Amino acid sequence: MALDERKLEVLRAIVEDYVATQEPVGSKALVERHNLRVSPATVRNDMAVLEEEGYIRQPHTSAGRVPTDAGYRLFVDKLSRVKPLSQAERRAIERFLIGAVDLDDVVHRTVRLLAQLTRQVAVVQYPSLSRATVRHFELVPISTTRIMVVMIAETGRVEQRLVDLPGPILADDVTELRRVINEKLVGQRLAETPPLVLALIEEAAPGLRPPMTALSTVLLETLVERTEERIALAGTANLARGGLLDFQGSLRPILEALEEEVILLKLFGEVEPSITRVRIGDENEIEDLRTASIVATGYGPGSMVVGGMGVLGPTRMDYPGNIATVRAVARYVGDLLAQS
Amino acid sequence: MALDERKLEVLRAIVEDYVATQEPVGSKALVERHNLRVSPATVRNDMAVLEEEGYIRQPHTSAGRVPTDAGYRLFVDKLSRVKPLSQAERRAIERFLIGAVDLDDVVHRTVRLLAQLTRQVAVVQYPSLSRATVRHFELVPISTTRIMVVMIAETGRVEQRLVDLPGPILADDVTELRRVINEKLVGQRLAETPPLVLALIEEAAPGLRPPMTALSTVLLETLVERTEERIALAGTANLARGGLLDFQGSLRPILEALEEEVILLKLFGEVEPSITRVRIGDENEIEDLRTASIVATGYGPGSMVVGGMGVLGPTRMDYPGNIATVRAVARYVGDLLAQS
DNA sequence: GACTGGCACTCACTAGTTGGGAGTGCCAGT
DNA sequence: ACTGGCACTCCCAACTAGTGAGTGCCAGTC
Repeated sequence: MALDERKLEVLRAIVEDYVATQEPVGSKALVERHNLRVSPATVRNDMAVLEEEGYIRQPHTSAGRVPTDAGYRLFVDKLSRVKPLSQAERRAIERFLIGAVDLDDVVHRTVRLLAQLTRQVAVVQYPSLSRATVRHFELVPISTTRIMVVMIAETGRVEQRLVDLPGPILADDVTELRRVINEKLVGQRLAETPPLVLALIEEAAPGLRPPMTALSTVLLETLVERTEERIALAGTANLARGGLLDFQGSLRPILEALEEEVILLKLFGEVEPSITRVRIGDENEIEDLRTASIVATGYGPGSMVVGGMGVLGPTRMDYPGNIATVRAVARYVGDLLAQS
Repeated sequence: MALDERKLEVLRAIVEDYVATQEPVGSKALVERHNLRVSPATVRNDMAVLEEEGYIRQPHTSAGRVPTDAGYRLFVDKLSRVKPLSQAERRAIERFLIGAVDLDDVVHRTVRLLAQLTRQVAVVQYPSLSRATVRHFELVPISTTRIMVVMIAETGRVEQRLVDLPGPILADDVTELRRVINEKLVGQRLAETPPLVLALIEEAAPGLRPPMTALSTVLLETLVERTEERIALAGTANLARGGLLDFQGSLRPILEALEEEVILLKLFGEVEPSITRVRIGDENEIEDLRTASIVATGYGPGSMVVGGMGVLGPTRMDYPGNIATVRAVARYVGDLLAQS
């Protein structure tokens, strides 16, 4: 059955009121607060239909209605317009991010900013290495048989690793190794380097094969294969706001899921830039997050995606507001990365 | 009034039972579970005294007794012996830490390990820069007017920063700057470097003064003055275990405090190695943590302290066990740092 | 046919009541 | 100094209305 204009309007009103008050909303209150030009009885008929279609439900026989996950979904897809941010909010974002001194600081500030603006739990993925390109490799001799390898990514991220060499090495040879490595790898996307790294061994002068082998082994292990990606989290205290009504009473599973970085990374597995993905309640693949909703998007310089960010909260959340905020923050951070 | 042997024994029994059951403990149950060789009536008399002295209290008139913060304090100081860890636990610690690839990984693993072993919230401070000594500085030319400064600390921690130079610079000059900086700063504790960094400018050849000035400004700002220190956190889900009885019902303030890194850093402000500090409930200076207890200690290679670690949980926690675990983990991590 | 007013009905929530029981404090006795 | 006994306190769980918000349905109106 197609839902006519007014029924949709009723659904929107229910979602908005329920999000605001956290209480089941009844027909009378609805008519009063939104100026629907019909009587409560009419609204009740509409509600009956909406319930039949699975968009709302009654917690118990004589209570008001509450949106279902499907109801929120319809609301997000069809009934809500993204709220443009206020001037004040835009300025707050700029001011908050402007002072960042390095990449870690950007991420750190971003996640706190998101948590503060949305009053939800915020999650930001550190710019991922595998999607980044290499700006420079530096080899720093620590002793005659030890070198520290430092990789600087285009995003500003720095990774370093100690390498034990099979035998002592001369300063000039280190210079040569540095030259070869940089020549072959700079400008490449990290995800595409493994064959190049292997080729490095062939590339090296015969006398340099042993140290180069040690080096490339470490490079492969730690810089390429290691998909380890970090996550920053903030605003977990916001979970405890909704008086335990949200998340059906127990924060435990949510907090547990948030500590599993693997789970969080999975959420960002398929993020795309300028597309904001919303996962509502049951739509989440992760069991423990079935009582929560997630608004996530990708970010990065220009149209590139180097990571994801988003917020997590009760299904009863301000979707239009949160979507707008996440989107805006992601764009600002993207611009920031593009500059550096 | 001095408390005789048996009264102390009663207090210990109350603490142990309450920690185990989370329920007020009565005289009868006490006599049954611990083989005190007296009648419940006698125990009641002892309890009355303990209550008068402020070590235990009654939630309401006809309920059992619960330890007060002072009671826990006495228990920790006088009545409990640190439980030695089991072989299995020791092995678990070793196995868990052995695979760490770098400093970040060590901290990360440590905090998860602590959370898992104690089933509390674990907090680990990243080895602090200001107490660390400098191993090496590396200057990496990014363009003719930009240099990346990389500092490697003795603990393995790496910090990097981009520096914009007032004008273009030659490769040889970079080499010279690198030489001077390393000559003056390597081996110094970071906290003691500010005067040395300033002296660097005098030290440089006249032609190199401008770039050296830019460099030393950045060095001062970011590596020395910046006391920013990072914190790793794990096991927040454990807060939600005690069925909301702990923390008088609201996790909110605790979660908020845990997100304030400043607060956590303060906890570690005065840590000492091989001294395990226990803060019980009201003893905490931070308002929001008055319903929690903290077991913390310093760690570092040998007798040096480079950071703190500890666990936080309800005042009703297993002090002997947690103290033992924190201590053991701190020692293992210290040894690990000493090796590298 | 769409909407409305009216009405009986449902059922969570609150407040008040009650009985049971765990635990205490006190006292007299050993 | 310790114990058994006993009266007392008071939380808690179970039960009982009473209340009211909200519903579903129906007959009537435009």
